[in-house]
Amino acid sequence: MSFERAHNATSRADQTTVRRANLGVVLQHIAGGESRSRARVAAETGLTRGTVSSLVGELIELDLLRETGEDDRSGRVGRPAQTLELGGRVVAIGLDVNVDYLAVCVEDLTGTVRYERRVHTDNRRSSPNLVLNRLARMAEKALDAIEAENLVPAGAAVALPGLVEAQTGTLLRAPNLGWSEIPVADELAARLPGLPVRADNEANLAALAEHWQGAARDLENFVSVFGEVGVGGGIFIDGKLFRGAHGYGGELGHITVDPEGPPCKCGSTGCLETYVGQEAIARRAGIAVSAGGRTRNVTRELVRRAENGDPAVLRSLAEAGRYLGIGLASAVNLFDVGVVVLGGCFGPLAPWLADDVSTVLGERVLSSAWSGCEVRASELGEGAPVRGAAALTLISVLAEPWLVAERPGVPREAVS
Amino acid sequence: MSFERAHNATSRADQTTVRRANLGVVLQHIAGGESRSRARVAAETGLTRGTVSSLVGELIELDLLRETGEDDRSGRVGRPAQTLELGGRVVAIGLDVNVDYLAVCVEDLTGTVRYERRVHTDNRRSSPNLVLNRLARMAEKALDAIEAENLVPAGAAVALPGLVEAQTGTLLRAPNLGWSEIPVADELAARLPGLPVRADNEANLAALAEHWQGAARDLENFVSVFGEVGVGGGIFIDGKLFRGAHGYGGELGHITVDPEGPPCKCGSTGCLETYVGQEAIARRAGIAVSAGGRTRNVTRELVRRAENGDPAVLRSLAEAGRYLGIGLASAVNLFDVGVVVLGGCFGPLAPWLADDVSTVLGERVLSSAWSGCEVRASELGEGAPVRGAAALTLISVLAEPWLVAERPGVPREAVS
DNA sequence: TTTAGTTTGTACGACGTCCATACAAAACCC
DNA sequence: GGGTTTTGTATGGACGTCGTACAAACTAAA
Repeated sequence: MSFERAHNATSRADQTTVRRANLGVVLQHIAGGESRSRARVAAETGLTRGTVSSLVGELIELDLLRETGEDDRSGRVGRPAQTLELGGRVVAIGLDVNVDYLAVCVEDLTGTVRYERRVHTDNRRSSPNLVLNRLARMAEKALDAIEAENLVPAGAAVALPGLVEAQTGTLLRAPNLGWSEIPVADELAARLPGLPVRADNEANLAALAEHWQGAARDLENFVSVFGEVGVGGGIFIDGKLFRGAHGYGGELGHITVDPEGPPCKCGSTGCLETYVGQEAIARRAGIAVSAGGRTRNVTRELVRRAENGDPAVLRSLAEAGRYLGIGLASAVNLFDVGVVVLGGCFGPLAPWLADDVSTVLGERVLSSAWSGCEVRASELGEGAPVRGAAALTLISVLAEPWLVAERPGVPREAVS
Repeated sequence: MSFERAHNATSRADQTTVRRANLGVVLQHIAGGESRSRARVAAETGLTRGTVSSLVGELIELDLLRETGEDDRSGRVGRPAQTLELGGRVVAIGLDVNVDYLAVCVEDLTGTVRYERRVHTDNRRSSPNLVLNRLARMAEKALDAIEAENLVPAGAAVALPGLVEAQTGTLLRAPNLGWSEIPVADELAARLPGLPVRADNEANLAALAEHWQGAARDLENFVSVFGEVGVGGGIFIDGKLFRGAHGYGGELGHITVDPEGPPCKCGSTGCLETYVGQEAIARRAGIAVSAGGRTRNVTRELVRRAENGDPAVLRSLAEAGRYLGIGLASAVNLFDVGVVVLGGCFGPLAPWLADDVSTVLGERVLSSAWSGCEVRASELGEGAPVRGAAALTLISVLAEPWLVAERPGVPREAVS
């Protein structure tokens, strides 16, 4: 007998493996709870107080933790603890290329936004090269701000509206942008020397953001649907983003909801996107989606009319809700999650969508008899992708703290 | 700021963690390739020859490896290697409860079947208790055979045609069997003292079997669809079975392929199962699905008529192929895999399904432009679930070899 | 004020595991 | 038979955690 491959290729372990794992465990325990002491961390992780001391010492040297000294105890007996908090110096840069804007933000380990800019431009009209130049200049300004505040950038990530091969950071295809086969991560890395740059799908990063600081903070498992011009999906399983085999999984927008339906840009027919995309909702409601050749962001208009009870808009939203429910039901059945988060333009529209979505899910989700399926509105809305892009780096710092040590803090000037 | 939960709860590492990980690495390296020597394993894993020697020694003591002494080298210079092979004594028991039969098999670490029985019974007519009693008796006979050959049972697993909560081994709902809320794993464990018993969905285990010894041996990522009375799905990502949040994910049978379609037993409408289930195909072809109140297994009949060119059957199969393609396309997009395996009754019917499935996938899969999407027929067919049930235990032994040490070899008589 | 009790953080030796090195064993080649 | 090559084992060192002991800092009670 012989197999072509090992069934579960794990790689060899070492004492350093142990150290690294435990650095992550300690850091995440402090990130996950309120500010804690070495002794509490030891008690909860099962490590010895001595070991935790040693690990915390290393994390403090890496600027990932700090000792505040403050002690907010009230009448507890015993020696007071040295309160530990996440270090505020290590930050990450989030970038976002959307159809009609560019965005950048800087966030620290605690999830606090330290810098934020958004520029409206029609990126369909510019070449990828020009757009990436502009985005790189925005990132450089963010880096200047970081430097001025004496912060340390751990990395950057960029959210893209299309299929992204996560391993290489290559944008394979972005129909709404008209781009294809652009190695965005590499291109940006070349423009931002010394800074590791990753790229991922905007819907994936939006889901990450909702888990990190948004509506899904308390969830280890959920599906998030992100509506803009297109419809994307982000899937969280066991506290991790599910990316599929090559890194472009979770494409909710192209689930078939009706095989006889209208053609979709992707080449197929009856895709979810053709029923519940921003433009589809607007068109059904009789709202023009473009003015003077430029596409408008119609969400605000839809919300306004829905609030005023415009019957055409309400009908269109109800229909969108039902189709969303049909598409999401398939995803919920396949991924076996209990919560759906409505993000992007579906966030503000959630008051008119959630009930219909919920009803359809109740009918079509297999496990709904046991657990039901909750529908939530996004908390971060349009801003989710940039925030998620920053979070991508921050989360990997929390999980693999030693990486910040291996990347020696290269001063930007020394490189460029 | 504060999070409700850690973002990635990993647990503390230890020297024993290292040892355990490396035991697994060495064992899987030997399982994954042709028979190897300590030196080769060392060179490939990066461990030292000394360390590998120590690990191999421990694995030999656990009966997981053995030194054959035979040396099939041909004219290579240097001291000949001591050839290592997987130990043949450790075996696992696979069980299968289907609608119309019970099955048991015994398999060793090399994937060789050492014992196999199948009994045809209509399990819809018996109470769960009776069926489990019968199955337990079959398992006991298998254990007798194991004992007679001086083998060591590492555990058992049972394949079930319904929603199974994998963690607890509880069958939540099996519409085609008429069972619900049966703690099958616990029930069987009570009847088979001293033997750890797990339970899982038959389609999941079929996928596992195809990866372990079947059509997907060379794949780390694929979707497998398993057709019987119902239609189930098994999803493999990164060399592991994907079970979803609670353990009952991957339910391909209840993807919506047409929201206006016929009602399904699950309470929804237009589910894939209602179009491509064995009975649906037969009914469309004008073949009676039940005779004298008993359901027939109509696959053989379908194959026979298809081979003879029966136009009604061919039409029905073509339609099934198209619907299968529609449902699978959604799964392939969501999970981002490149291969689909047709299992269960779809295996023998594959010659008349594969082309249609393939065509529809080409139209509807987003990434098909880059990578295409391959369609394969199952190699194990109906026998896949039992084989997968055995493989479930065997694979966990390969991944976590130390577990066999912690379960002291309790002689069955001493317990019962 | 003193004393006991409690909790925190550090120090030190023991243990387990891997690595580097050296060495013996068993083949081939000349 | 001697040199070369490869395999497997033995030994000391490095690293990281654990267990224990101990000092520090605080509360509670005498």
